[in-house]
Amino acid sequence: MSGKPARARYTEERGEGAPADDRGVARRLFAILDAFTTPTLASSLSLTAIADRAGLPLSTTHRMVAEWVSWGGLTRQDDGRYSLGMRLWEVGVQTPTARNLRTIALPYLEDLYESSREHVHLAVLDGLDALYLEKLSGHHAVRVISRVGGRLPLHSTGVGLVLLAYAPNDLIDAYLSGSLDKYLPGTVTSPEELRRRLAGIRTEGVAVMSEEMTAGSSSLAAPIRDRTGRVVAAVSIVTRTSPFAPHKPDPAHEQAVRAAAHGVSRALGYRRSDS
Amino acid sequence: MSGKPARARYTEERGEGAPADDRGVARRLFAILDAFTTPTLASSLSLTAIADRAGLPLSTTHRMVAEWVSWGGLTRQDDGRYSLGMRLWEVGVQTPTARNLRTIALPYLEDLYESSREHVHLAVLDGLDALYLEKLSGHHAVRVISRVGGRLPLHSTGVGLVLLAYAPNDLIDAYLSGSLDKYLPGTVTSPEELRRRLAGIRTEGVAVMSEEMTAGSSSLAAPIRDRTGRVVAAVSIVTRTSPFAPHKPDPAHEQAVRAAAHGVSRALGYRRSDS
DNA sequence: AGGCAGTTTCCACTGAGTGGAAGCTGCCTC
DNA sequence: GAGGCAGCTTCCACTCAGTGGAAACTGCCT
Repeated sequence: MSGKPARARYTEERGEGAPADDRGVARRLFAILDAFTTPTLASSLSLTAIADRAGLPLSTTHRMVAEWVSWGGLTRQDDGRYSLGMRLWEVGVQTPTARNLRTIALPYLEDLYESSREHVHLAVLDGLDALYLEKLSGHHAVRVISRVGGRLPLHSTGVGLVLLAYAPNDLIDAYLSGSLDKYLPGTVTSPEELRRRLAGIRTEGVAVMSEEMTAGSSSLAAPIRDRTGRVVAAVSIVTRTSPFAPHKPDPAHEQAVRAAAHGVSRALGYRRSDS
Repeated sequence: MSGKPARARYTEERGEGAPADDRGVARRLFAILDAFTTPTLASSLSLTAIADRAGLPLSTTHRMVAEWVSWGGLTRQDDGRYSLGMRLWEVGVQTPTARNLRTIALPYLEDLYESSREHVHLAVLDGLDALYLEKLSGHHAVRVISRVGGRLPLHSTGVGLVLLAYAPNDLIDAYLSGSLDKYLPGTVTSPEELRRRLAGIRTEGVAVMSEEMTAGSSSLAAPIRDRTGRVVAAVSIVTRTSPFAPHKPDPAHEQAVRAAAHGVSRALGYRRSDS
């Protein structure tokens, strides 16, 4: 469904462009897992395909895949192909950031969904991407490319722009100095204009996007803060729009998104200083 | 929050009670992950604690934890302790069974939540436990011990009993011949009575539980079938009850749970043969 | 200033992990 | 139904990656 993962890491500064060392059993085991998510998300792979993607010899792959299977991190399907296993899911969902945020935010996201009947997103900043933690959508919602566990760029999504707006300055600089893809004619890719937008978001407390990532959809996003006041996540709703009548932020929707963001922030222990 | 994970595996029949081999780098890496979920779920652990729980020498643990951290499977917090990392979450949520079922079922679960305002659960059978894939709850719902990614016994939960009712016979036999914990006075632990109950569930198509796992709560559960007609999951709602007036399955609730289960089944491609 | 618990680094030894090659299996083609 | 082929599994001698005891380091509490 989604495109390239834009796996640019902000933290991991590798020395001199070293070619991703595959030494060490651990690295190889991880390379095997990564084979399922990079370059494109694959729900099942044959042994050879895994070896290929991971860049490992077949017999080595065979042995290591067996290790994963015996733990439950991979599962062998009836047709002989492999897929990610339940054990991995089970452990993965215990990750504190995701788990805590989700648990606390979900009731508010549900309220937001009920009142708007539109896609509701919850995302955090990870590296230089927006990482989608949660997504609620009804039966009839617009097709969008976001997906739980997926990544989308910061400059072309509502949640992304909010997260970027409140990110540390060096991250903003790093992001804006990188290449900014233009997905649709409406996508803003000029660093200067983006900086102006970020400033606007900081004063307004909401981001309004229209026709910048997916044709026919717009989004409204707001920041979520924790006890310390730091922005830790963003909520948004994505609505269907006509490409002809741009810029029409429904005030009721905007109110609802703000309310949801405030609700979650309050539940996280944030006490707003203003107002 | 939750108790013992009852990590009884149905599939993995170890030879002669061999004492869980820790040989091999892979096994040790997994043991480190397991340290965070067994024996009790820990959201963060010190290096020594990990070494302890995993039963590994400190220096080995140190080295291996570093590997996890460099991949993103573990994260080092500011206080020096370690917790499960975002990468693990990111990969884990891609697990096909969880991902597909969740994506398809979520809209129906939302409907069910909206119409009932009670806890909504989605669970699958894994090994000899009910594994909770999803849980929706409002701001004011009853406290329950279920948790996304958590496991609960089959004989004392609504979803569990449904999953058991439609499980292969040898699994039913295996489960009923094991030890069945009595959590509350109302918990049914007699194999004969449970078998009668399972038969009832198969004819009725719903399970009704009351005061068998958590005091003050009851549940109503129904089976979800896939294209082939096999029961692959169960939905339930958990409602607050008084311990004094037992057995009062709200017909509206029952109808809603059935409808949700049918909706998901239909979305999975199931075409009911009867009615 | 001394003690202590937890963490990090070091390094010589060695058996666990490696991967090329040979052997299987099941499927498609002529 | 013989032959070929792609993908998977098993084997095994070599060797270097991984090991873990011990020593050094850190910061905290007497």
